[in-house]
Amino acid sequence: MSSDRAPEVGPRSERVTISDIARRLEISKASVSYALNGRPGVSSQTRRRVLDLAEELGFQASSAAVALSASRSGTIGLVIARDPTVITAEGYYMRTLFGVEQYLNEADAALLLRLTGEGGEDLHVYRRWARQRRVDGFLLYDELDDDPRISLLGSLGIPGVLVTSRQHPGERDDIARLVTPEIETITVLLDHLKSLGHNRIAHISGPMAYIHERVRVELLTREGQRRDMTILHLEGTYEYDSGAALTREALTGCGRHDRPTAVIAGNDIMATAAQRTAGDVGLRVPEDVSIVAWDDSVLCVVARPRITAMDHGLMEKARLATDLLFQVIDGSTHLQRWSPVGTLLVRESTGPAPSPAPAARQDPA
Amino acid sequence: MSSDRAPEVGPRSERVTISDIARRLEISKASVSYALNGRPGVSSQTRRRVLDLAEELGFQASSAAVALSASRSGTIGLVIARDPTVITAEGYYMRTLFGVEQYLNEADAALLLRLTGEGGEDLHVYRRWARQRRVDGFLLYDELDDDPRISLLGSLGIPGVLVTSRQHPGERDDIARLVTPEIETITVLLDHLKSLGHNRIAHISGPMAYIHERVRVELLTREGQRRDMTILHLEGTYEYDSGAALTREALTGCGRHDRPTAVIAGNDIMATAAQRTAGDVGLRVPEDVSIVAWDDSVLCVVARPRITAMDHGLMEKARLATDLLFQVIDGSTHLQRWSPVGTLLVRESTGPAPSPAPAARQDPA
DNA sequence: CTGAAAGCGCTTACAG
DNA sequence: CTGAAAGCGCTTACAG
Repeated sequence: MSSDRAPEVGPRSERVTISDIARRLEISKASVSYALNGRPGVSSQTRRRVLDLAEELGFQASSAAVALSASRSGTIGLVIARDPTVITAEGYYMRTLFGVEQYLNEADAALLLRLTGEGGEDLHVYRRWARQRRVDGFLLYDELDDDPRISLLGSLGIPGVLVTSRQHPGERDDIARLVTPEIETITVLLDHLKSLGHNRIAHISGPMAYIHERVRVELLTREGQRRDMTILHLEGTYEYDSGAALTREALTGCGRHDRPTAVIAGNDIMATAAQRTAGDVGLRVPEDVSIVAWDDSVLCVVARPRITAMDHGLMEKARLATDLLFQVIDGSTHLQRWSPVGTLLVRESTGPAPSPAPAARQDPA
Repeated sequence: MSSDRAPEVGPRSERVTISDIARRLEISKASVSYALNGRPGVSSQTRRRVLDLAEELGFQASSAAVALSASRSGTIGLVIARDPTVITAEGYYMRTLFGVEQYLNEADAALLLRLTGEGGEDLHVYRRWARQRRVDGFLLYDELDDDPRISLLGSLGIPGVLVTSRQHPGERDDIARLVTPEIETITVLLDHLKSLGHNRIAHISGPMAYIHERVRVELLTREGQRRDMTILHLEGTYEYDSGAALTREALTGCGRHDRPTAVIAGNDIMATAAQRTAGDVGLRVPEDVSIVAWDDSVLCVVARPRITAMDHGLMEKARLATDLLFQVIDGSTHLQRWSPVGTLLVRESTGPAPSPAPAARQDPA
């Protein structure tokens, strides 16, 4: 696959069309089209000659002509409506982009990307691109509570895949879904902390406008109770300052014996903030308080101590979402798949819970 | 600009074309086209009626039809050929993407993005997209030594803008250029370090395959000499481990009095590695050694001490590059612009150089 | 298996 | 100022 092997054409090569190929081979444009697209209707000999000449001339079909006549653009859309400062820091989306791209690289399809603010401008982009037929479908990340995009895509008549944490579709939802198994993550997290003796956990999350945060809070509450753990939830913004403020509140707001012994942070940035803040209020990590990040990133790796975090296989997840979208574009309906289960990367920021009041029982050594 | 203001159409709206508008207004398609595109050839009355009806129907021209007949796609291409692990960690490209997008949002244009590996697969993408007429032009980042993309775009006959650190175009280069004023950065960096008394500097860079790294080494050498500073250059890969290894080499490889008193790191990740490694070899930052990062990012902000870094205005730079590209697409030729000058964000990782050997002269206090 | 023809939805000279 | 017509480069029934 060395690039040198690709046939070079002379300087300022003129555009090659199927008419050129048809003319040189003295066959019809239709035959060329059939041959090129692997359709029946041409002898294998003709097909061979067409393909060879196309290769030789470096022919590539005009994407506009294909899009216009076949009404498919070979392009999918991704609109990210998030604050630049968070998005550029997180690395979450960059890994998602790589996953999408891995798939597209193979399919000779392309990604139309738009980064917008959080004020709802994104809806205009969905509308415009759909009406312009610029994309064949959309990937929908960051589902919101009562997300307007789902019905919008429906009314625009364009396919989509919703990456969601809701296990069950809404009543009127008519969209393919890739479901994140949050319960698996929560099970792993809580079991890990429980096994270390933690029973009071602070959960500093992102905005509850996001469905995934709601699901997490709900499941953490339920699973915490089941394990006799108390979960203190504090809502934040994914930003460093927010993580710092909430951590301070969690670690200093209660009496000493009520203090959480572990903090689960909604993303890598808040986890970093939590760890720093713990130090700032005079607590050692992990001796006095353990820290876990919901999403792994380089931030967790360069921190000292390194921060225990979940690896959610974001690239694989994005590949799956893209694959699903192309299936929907090709006519499949009512698809629902599960994202891969994440892996907990245990690092130094989590350790045994500090000994409680003197009277507490302890396992031997 | 609330999204609610946008005209809603019924469920499963059918596609609206200029033929529909022409029919309902009992005029020709040509008139509709002229009116829509702000071209002369229609009375202002007719124009008004067309625009109103288009608005009412939520008309958006088919991008494929426009692309096919006007031979412009309204899309620009960006192909990033970098290792995923570096790219997802850096945040450099995410900010660049935001800058590009800010411009595109206004121009109703779009970005076709492709992330590929570093093995030269990217050249196939340029070729394919150009021949498919999928994009109107390319943004070329990360110029390589003897970069094959420049002549490739030339032979494909498609516009491009080269974001480069070379002040002067190559002899045969025929491409618009956005030039990064590396000399300004180097002046600011060296002046800052010199004023703190640093005279021996280690420069741990990214791969010399990149033009910008070559230019930096060259200018650092020249400007260092001019200031009586010794610059020790070590070539790395932008990765954490590389930064750590080089820093160790720089700080422990020489005798104690020859040791560099400051490290300039080629990116935020290597800077973080440098800071950690300094600690690992028993040196304090900034008391024993100062650290500077070539690119700012959240990593520099969350580090302790916070890392002094350059803010290069990446978003503004990307906006400029995109603007330039559209000028070239519109016919301008031989354009060359300068990127904005960066700002040094002085934080805690840089401080006065440690006192040299006892006999050394010192300024009073 | 192969070809002639219509059509996708626009833009753009070219006549009136 | 306005309309009829050709053309962009494909795909896709529809006849042979």
